[in-house]
Amino acid sequence: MLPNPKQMDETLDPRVKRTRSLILESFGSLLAEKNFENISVQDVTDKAQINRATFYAHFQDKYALLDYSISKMFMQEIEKRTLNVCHYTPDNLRNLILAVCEFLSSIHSSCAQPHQQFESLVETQIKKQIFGLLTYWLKQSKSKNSTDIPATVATWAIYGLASHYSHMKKRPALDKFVNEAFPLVAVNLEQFA
Amino acid sequence: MLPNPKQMDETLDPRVKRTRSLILESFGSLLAEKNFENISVQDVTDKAQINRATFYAHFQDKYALLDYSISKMFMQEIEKRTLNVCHYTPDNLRNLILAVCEFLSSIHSSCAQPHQQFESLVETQIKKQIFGLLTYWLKQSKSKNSTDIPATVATWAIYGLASHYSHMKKRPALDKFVNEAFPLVAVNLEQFA
DNA sequence: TTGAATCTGTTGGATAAACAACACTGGAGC
DNA sequence: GCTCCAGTGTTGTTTATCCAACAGATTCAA
Repeated sequence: MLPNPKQMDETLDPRVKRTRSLILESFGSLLAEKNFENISVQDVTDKAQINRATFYAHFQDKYALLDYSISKMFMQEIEKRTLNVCHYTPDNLRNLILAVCEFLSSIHSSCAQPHQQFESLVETQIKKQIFGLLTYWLKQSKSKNSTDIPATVATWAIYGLASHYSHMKKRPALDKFVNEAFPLVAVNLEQFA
Repeated sequence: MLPNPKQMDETLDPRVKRTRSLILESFGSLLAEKNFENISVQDVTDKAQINRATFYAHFQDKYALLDYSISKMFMQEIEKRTLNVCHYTPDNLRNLILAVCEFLSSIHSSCAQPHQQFESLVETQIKKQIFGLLTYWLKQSKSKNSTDIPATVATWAIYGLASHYSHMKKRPALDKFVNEAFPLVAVNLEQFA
């Protein structure tokens, strides 16, 4: 199983689910309006119509909220493609690269002028997720080799590709882009899978 | 001031507002699917994602919910036309008749095969609202006459017209319909206003 | 008739959220 | 320097919601 932010949804008190989703919705719509740096905890709780103290019962601060929000959205993207319940195959890797590219692109289109701090926080979270996923894939192979090195290399490569893609002024067709990039990443993983 | 269901929105605990609106939303969308009689309290709380016991902290049973829901929707319709902060004029009366016609029509279009019990509960609630409104209007005139009789006559007439209109197979233009009906109602009220 | 199933309305105790307060920080303007 | 202001993060208490359990009602089928 992949690491899951906080807890399984199933066992959670309905009040907790409700509060968290109110916070996430509010945060998401604020990100569409303003810079992350210009969003205060007050803004979030006002729009979510919850008490400010309640926010702090769930998140340490707005940075923790960003981490959680990014992780959760990304994980949903991964789960939608069932990449969280599989192992390494070239096709799955290809889909993972596609997913990261699309995810970063969608962030850039739905967030107001992403600033540097914001981007770096996103990067940290997403790379953590990718690394976890790749490690999970590689651990399923028979080989006893350490998975850290290849997973690290691939993680950085994938994120770099997606970041590059999402920042291009004139983006080429995603399929074409991934077709070109894919073999370079695959070659690093195949011997371990 | 008109009678207000339960309480002013302003002073209410945010949790109460949230719970009530979850219940109302859930109920509304269930009414679009099924008969009122086939909707259980469980259905409502399941869809609203609240605990069943919480429902009973707000409403005595599903009939109370229907009453509240109908009253609230109707009052919003009235407030939108600012008919709750005015007095008797021919124009206001005309708008009231229009409002009731539209309200009943919209109920019939957004609810699955309204059954007899449902209709009679709606009728009771709406008439109560109309009567309260007309009484409020008439009370503002100088005349010391009792307002009960004219308000009752007009209430039943207005509801009857709207019910008739909303059940017609081929509805005429609402304006035309109201133009014809309006003088008959007005004549009963004008001497008291 | 019996029993299984489903819904009702209610209860007591556990827990999350609301609220009002507090001390603290970091500007902005004077 | 100073004050004012807006935001932060925390606390103790109150209140709303959750939850599991209960007895009773109704329906349906064996």
